[in-house]
Amino acid sequence: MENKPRHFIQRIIDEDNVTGKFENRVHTRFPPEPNGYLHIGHAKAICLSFGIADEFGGKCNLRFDDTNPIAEEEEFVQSIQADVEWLGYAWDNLCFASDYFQQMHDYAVDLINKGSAYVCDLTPEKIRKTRGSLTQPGEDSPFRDRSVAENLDLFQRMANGEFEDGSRTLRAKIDMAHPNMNMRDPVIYRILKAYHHRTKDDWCIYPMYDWAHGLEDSIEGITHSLCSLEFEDHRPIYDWFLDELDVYHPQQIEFARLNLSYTVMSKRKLKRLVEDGHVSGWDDPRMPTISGYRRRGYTPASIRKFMDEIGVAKRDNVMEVTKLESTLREDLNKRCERRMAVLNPLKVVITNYPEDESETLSAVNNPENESAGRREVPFSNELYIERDDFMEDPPKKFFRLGPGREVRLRYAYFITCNDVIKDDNGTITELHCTYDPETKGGNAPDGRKVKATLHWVSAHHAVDAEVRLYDRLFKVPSPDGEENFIDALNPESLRVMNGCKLEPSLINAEVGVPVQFERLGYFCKDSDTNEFPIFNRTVPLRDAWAKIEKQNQSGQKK
RNA sequence: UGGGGCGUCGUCUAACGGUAGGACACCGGGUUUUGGUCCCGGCAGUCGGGGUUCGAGUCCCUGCGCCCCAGCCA
Repeated sequence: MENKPRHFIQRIIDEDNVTGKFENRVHTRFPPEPNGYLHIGHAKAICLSFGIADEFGGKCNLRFDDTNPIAEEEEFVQSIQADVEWLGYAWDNLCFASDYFQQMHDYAVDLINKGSAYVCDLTPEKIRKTRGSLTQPGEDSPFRDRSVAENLDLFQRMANGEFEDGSRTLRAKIDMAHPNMNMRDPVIYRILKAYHHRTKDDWCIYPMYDWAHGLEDSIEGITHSLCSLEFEDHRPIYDWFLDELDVYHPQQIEFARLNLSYTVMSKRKLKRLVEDGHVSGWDDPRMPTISGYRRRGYTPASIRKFMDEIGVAKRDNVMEVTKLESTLREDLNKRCERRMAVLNPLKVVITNYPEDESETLSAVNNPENESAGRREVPFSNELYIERDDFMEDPPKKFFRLGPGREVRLRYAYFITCNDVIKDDNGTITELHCTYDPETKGGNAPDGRKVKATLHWVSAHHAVDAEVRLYDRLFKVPSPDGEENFIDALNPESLRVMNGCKLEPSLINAEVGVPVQFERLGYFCKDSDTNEFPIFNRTVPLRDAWAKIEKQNQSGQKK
């Protein structure tokens, strides 16, 4: 077991533990705003902050950064907790920024008393205009030099609800010519006569992120405050407020967020997909949300493994979804029991098997795990096989069933195709085959070999089901780069298969627990129901034949 | 033409002045009662130019490229 190289954040903490910067404490936090569901990008942040705490024997808080009542809802508070727990993490303290509103208000009064904050009567438009530009300094607000007494009075009246939304703000007095735009007298309180999901109507002023976040970290005694790269520009103001107030001062550290190919990750865009009905909801199995992956059949372990393998650094990155899928398959292969299911059935009649008889055959549940045991699968004279497993005029590399060919039915018998039955349109309706009783279980006593093994289901015993096949939600690698990402939606991201035939043991499948349908992929029962059970395809198996077909097709085009 | 960050195989990520390594992807081959898994092999990279050094992805200079910032969002 070679030791994994330590990423830059681990090294910073190692160093802090040498110098005793935080008395060798490690206390992180995951601070989502409850304005949407968590996605796989959040999972990276969760795995990082909770993972660091675990590794260093420290703590990690789950803190709702609920400072903007207009965007936030209780539903999201609930879903976020469920998702963090599902990922396998237990927070040390469950916190809400709104619990600190009074304390933050009192700190703001301190700042005013120090002469470091003022009430500004400028309109939003006027503030924007006087902020300057990237290359031009801003201008001081005409209200910048109000007396402490006047500021105190005005701020109190803001809090009392005496002024209209947007009519005044409390601003930090820093430097309107600062090269960092965030330092040009940032707004720290705005008037919002809005109902808050936790503090109800207690407040009509709400703190801004830059003011609130560092205070939240400070109040909770956070040591290392991990956030994404876009907050790098905010670190000077994070530090400025804490220094100005002379309070406990955590260290903010920024890392590059996760991006995935063929995926959008912004909450705004995910919200749009939900609200405009492009998907069935936040937990649509095609969504990159934690709840979507959960419903799709992803395991928490595979997501955690993925996060562990992709690393933590500061450069912008786009992970290929194939890497996520690869990590998923690795986990599912070891974990999942095997079953047989036919998605696109073609009837096979075994002409030399007694019509009124059946038998059961013993099948292995998981070749990767002997302790998973075996099960019995019924066999009879009428079966279903996958339509794709038969070709009337097979090309060279196709070694499945064809006229006159012999193949193995998994765990059952060798069968040979004698007749192809078609309807008036020329569509194949069924195959007439004979079986070799000597090959029971799948081996020929005479040692003869077959080139293919097919999965199958007994027609008399099959369970009918609906199966939903998912493909990537977007048809281009970088939907974010499109003029309109909606246009990049993959019209074939969902394919519903009806009349699928399952082996009977699948009746007992548990919702959300993935199982391998042999030769097809990993599937799990959905919480949705109609008259038939519904299964989601989590991820297909690697498909060498599909690759050959693709190569043949592109070869023919040349 | 302000400020802050970042440039290593196609994609992620190692190297901490001393043989540029791993994973995914891709391409070959072997095993196989899943065209799965597993095993073996291959392909492929330090943004450019100078400098320091016995030795530079790493240090210095310089150029280039990419990302973020002008919400009373977070």
